[in-house]
Amino acid sequence: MFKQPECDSCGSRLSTCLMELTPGQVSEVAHLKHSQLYTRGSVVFSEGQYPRGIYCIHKGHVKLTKSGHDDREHIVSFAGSGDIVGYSSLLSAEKYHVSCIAVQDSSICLIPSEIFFRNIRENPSMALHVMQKLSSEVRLSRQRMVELTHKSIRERVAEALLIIKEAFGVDNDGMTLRSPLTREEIAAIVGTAPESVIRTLSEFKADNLIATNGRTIKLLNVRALMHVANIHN
Amino acid sequence: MFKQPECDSCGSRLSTCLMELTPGQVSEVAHLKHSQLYTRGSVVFSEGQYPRGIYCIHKGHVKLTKSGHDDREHIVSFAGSGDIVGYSSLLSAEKYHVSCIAVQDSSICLIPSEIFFRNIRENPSMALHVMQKLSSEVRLSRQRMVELTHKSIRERVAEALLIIKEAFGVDNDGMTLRSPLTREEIAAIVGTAPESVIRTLSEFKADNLIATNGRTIKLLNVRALMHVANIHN
DNA sequence: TAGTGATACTGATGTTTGTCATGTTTAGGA
DNA sequence: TCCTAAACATGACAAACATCAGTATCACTA
Repeated sequence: MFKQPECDSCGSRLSTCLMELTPGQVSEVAHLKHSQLYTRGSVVFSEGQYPRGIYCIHKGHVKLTKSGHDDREHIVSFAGSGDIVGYSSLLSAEKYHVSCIAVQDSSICLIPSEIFFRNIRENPSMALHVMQKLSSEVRLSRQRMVELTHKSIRERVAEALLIIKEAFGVDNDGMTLRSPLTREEIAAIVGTAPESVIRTLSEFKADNLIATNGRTIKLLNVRALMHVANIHN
Repeated sequence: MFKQPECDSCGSRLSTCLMELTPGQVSEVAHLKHSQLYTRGSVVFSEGQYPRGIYCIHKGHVKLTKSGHDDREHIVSFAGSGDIVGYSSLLSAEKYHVSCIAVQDSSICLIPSEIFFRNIRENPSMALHVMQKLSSEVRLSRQRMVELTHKSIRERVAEALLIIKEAFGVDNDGMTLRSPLTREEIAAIVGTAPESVIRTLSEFKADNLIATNGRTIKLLNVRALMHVANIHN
């Protein structure tokens, strides 16, 4: 049987806006939340549904996808332990404009709308925290928007690898991506056809930037990849 | 001499989060705000600067632009009377990630950070209003992100015309765009080269979707343009 | 109002990338 | 463990688009 995560001792909670809650508010959330296990591929919520709360990811990873006019999906972003998803649509009382799908087996808690709204109304620190998260969401999606429109496939594939590294992390060797993503999903990040991704990965392999073993990708030279991706920090 | 707009009788204020302010808070804003006239092309704030407040557009229109890695600019969105710009970077205490440039002669008021933060902290309704604005910003930019990556130039140019109509409105004939935008600026919306925009506009002309007269564009068949743009509401 | 620099427009051409076709490998369930 | 469907991989081709070059027209300012 699946054991519900405990909110008061939950490390994931502490990196979200829920860190601002008072102990009393935490135990209230703990009682009203609803936890569930999602296997890879299962849908947490989908585009067009009305929100019923916010989803706090306790363990695992999800992708947020949006379907283009042809029915190709585009991956808008990833979220993992310590992230909250689904709050922006809830706040503006609209249908979800993205779908949320587990890419790994994940344990995720649903916190009902009412308590979320009560908390942001009663707790200005939490409200501010939410605004900051939303702001960085805006910044990120605009950033991404410009990159997707102005960069070549090669640049974007390199960038996608770095995004995957950021989102999923690497094995102990510091190189092998801990990512369950298929080439098709990578294509959905990049906004292109799977064939183009594969072709580009082959180029990267030839240039010794990466090594692959089936679905697994190892980043051999992150610095060079950043250069290819035209990222300069 | 330029006359400062009065906040208490300002219609533009009433369509922003500042509508939630109490009369006392309004007069405080009125005293501390700083109004200024910007001519077409002048910079309200630019990418990389640190925010000093929020900008409430009293009259006129601005574009929010972001420079790609090559120094081509991309227009992220427009704002006009009754819009507030620059709050997302202020909230997350980061440098501006976009530039704001007047596309028409505009009168814009700067409301200092301190009073903005005080108001969202003391006024939960205003805080909620801000969150909702941010949420729809997120939705819009993700929408745009997917459209820009998956649609053809033709579709995107058609869509750009509809965006321009939405942002700037039309003359009394209901067709002629009230837009000062150059072909290059339209290209910066679409994310392409000016030549491609011009070519596409010529096609639209041939198809009797639009008529042009110099820089001026008249939308002859909005419904058909929506169809070309692959928009279905 | 005339002049000039910016903007609009068209054509030719090469590159990038999407698409289709086909074979190979992999992963996960019976 | 085997089997099969899915995922990976590569080649060939066509279409979309960027870029360069050159001309015409516009709009702003002196």
